[in-house]
Amino acid sequence: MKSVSFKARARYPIKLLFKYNWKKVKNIHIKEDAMAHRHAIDFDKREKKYVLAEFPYPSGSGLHIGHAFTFTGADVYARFQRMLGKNVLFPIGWDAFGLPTENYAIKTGRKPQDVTSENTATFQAQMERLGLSFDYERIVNTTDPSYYKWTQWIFIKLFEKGLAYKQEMPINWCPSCKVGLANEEVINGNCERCGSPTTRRRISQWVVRITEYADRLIDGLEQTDFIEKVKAAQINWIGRSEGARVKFKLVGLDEELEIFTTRPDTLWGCTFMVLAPEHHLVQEYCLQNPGVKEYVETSHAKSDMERMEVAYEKTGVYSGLSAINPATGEVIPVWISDFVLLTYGTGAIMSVPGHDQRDWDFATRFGLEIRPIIQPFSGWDFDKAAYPDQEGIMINSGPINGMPVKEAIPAAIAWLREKGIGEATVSYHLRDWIFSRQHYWGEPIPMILCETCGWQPVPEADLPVRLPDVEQYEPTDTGESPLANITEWVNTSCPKCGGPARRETDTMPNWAGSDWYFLRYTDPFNPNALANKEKLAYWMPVDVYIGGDEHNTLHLLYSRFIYQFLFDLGIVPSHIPEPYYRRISHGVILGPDNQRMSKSHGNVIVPEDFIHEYGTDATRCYMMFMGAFDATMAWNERALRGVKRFLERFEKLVDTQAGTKQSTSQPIKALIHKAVAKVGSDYPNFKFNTAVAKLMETLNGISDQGGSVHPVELRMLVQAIAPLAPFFAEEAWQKLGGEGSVHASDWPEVDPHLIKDDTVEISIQVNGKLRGTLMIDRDAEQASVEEKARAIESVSKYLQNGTVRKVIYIPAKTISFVVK
RNA sequence: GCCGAAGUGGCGGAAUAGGCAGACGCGCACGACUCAAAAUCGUGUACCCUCGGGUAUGUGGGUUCGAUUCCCACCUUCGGCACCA
Repeated sequence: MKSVSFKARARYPIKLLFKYNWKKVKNIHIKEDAMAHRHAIDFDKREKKYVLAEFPYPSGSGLHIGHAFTFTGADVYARFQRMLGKNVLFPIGWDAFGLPTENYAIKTGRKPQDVTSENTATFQAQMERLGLSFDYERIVNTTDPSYYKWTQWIFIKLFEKGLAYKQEMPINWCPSCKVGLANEEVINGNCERCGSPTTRRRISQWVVRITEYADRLIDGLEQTDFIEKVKAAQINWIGRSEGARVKFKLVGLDEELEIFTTRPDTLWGCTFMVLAPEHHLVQEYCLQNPGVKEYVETSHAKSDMERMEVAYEKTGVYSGLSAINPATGEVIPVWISDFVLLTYGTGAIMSVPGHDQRDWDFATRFGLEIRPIIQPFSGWDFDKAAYPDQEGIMINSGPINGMPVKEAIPAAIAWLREKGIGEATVSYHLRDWIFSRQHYWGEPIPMILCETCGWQPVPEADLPVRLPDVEQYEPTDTGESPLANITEWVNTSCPKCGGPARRETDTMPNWAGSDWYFLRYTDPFNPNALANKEKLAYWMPVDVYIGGDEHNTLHLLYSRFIYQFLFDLGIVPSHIPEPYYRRISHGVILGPDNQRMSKSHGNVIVPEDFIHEYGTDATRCYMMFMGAFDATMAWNERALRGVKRFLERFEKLVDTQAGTKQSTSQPIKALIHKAVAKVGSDYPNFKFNTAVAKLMETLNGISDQGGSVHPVELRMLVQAIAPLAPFFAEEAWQKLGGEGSVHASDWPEVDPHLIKDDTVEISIQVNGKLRGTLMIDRDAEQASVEEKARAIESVSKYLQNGTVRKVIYIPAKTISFVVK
């Protein structure tokens, strides 16, 4: 029987029967898909592949389009890896502690636990409708006591190793959320959560000594395959800078003032010093001066935002103290200004206004001496600005006079060490990590304060310290967590002496639960350890970690730190120094108006709506087709319809060809093999948009070639699209007589002869301009190609304009004539 | 200011070990089917033009037979950091 092309058949009314019915597809095949090869198997002999997407915060509004996009990309990757025969761990869980749920509980009087379980159920149902092939049997939930037991356990280990300490320190305070914030949770002086301006407040806080690991966190990046911008962001955030500490004697006091500088070479140009208002010397010696007292009080009341607003308008006051410049022996004044930060270096600086713009601004404002000690190679007007560059020759600088700056820096350090007044040191922008939150909906910090024994960790046998039920979820005005009001929970006995003691009532920050969740996935129900070490050795490291750029500094740094800490404890395998091998950034989907989606813009796209209208497969394929996986893209429903049309044409082809006995023609075979090859190299590189395009192109090509394909070849194309369109592919696979589930099938093998064309079209250039094309044998010799090219009229007429000086032949690509 | 990424048709975007720019999709135009419309299918679609060509990948230079791709300078946009001594 003669095969009729589906292109021709499409003209008949019967086409309506082929209309792609995703609901039918879903109902029939969602179960098969769910069963197919999904579960990760511990210690399986196949090669393991750990594919991780950042777990979501299960909000009340359900899965948003960003989730759908990111998880779909991860899912395509994971499904493809399974078809390659890998043992894939593709887990999901819930990062469920956090303020939105607590705020909702406050507003509605409902228990956060109940709200969370409703939200996670919604999330999971939506994920299944999106065809996401997570291993739902390994779900972890940070609010589950059997999970946060280990979050607390990690904290106790930090305490035992001296990496967690309690300290009263000025912190960023959000008056609206009534919560202390880490530096990284303050965005341009505003609270990251609610956007209101923050102020500063002194509260006794648990602090984790992440700075101890600063160098490890930089060096460890070498063992990873993170994209460059992620590495750069982390290194930038840690902000390592090498310099020196120098001690200055204070006139008339038995005290020394220590400063940090990256430019010890400029010591001879230091004409004054500046202390942070919170510096201890200010507290001890300067407050009796009313002007100083007033300045310190006003700057202390300033929020970070206010301090930044006056960035170029420096303020300050003379402290009344004088110091001796150890290099020149001169007496120099000590000032106080809030442009000097207590939390960086030593909270005090030596000012070299000739060579530091901030010092220059300050000196100019208050009439202090500006003394150049570097001669720039070209002229410089020190009345206009400081000269901060490290190019020039030292002048007026005693022993290092005449040296180029680059040599003067180490020479100055050597001089300081010799004199016993300073030494080389390193400083970091990274601060220790404030770990206390005055909230209910977080992990209780498992510590007990005994009047006689001090802070004691809760014994491991008593973990987890469960969150008790409370009536009121509001934080207190004193800044304490609502837990402080539950006396029967707070009052306890000391684990060491048995005497009366009180529990810590603060809870942990959001990051605590997400620091180690990827370890728990390897062994989610282990009651005896955070995870079995052999299982960790089998599954770790995470091969690909897919997440948002907003987590490149904080989450990624915190979780790498915790992992390195666990590494030092021997909890994780000794041959795996870093938790994540590869880090991939996912893109952002903008609204149809090209603006960021937000309720106020009224441009929010809800994935469920599109799944209902166009189906899971079309929605998935469209999201992957929109653009590069890490790009910023605008939603366009019309384009989604175009993708749906493609799936409908694909189904039409499957239906017309399902019973075909006629073998596939060579050209169509070649098209299909080329498609499989292209798609198979795009998937592992997260180039899903070109994979979809190739599949579309292939379908168009088959149509142009008459549209007759034997199921053997058509099944290959169905396999190629299976990771993108799982439900559609499953049904098509059944129709075409495929065995089992398409998702459990092996990725099709490509015939290398079919993807390599024997004849190729090459371009002919004359003096760099395109003058024609030519079909040649792939392996043709230059001489024959040249001869054929010269015979073409549109080429030869340009060759006659002069003599051919040179002929360049790039095999199978181009032949280029140079005529003069 | 510093770090990072990116500038290509009306639109989303392809193509970089240098080799026919604009794959694929949207939109648009025309055609087929229809009483008509929708849907579907087909054809065309960077710009200019004297129909022989000419000009085009943010701008200006450079290297090369040949540059979206490499080098230099600059402009713009987006993301991150920012009084860090």
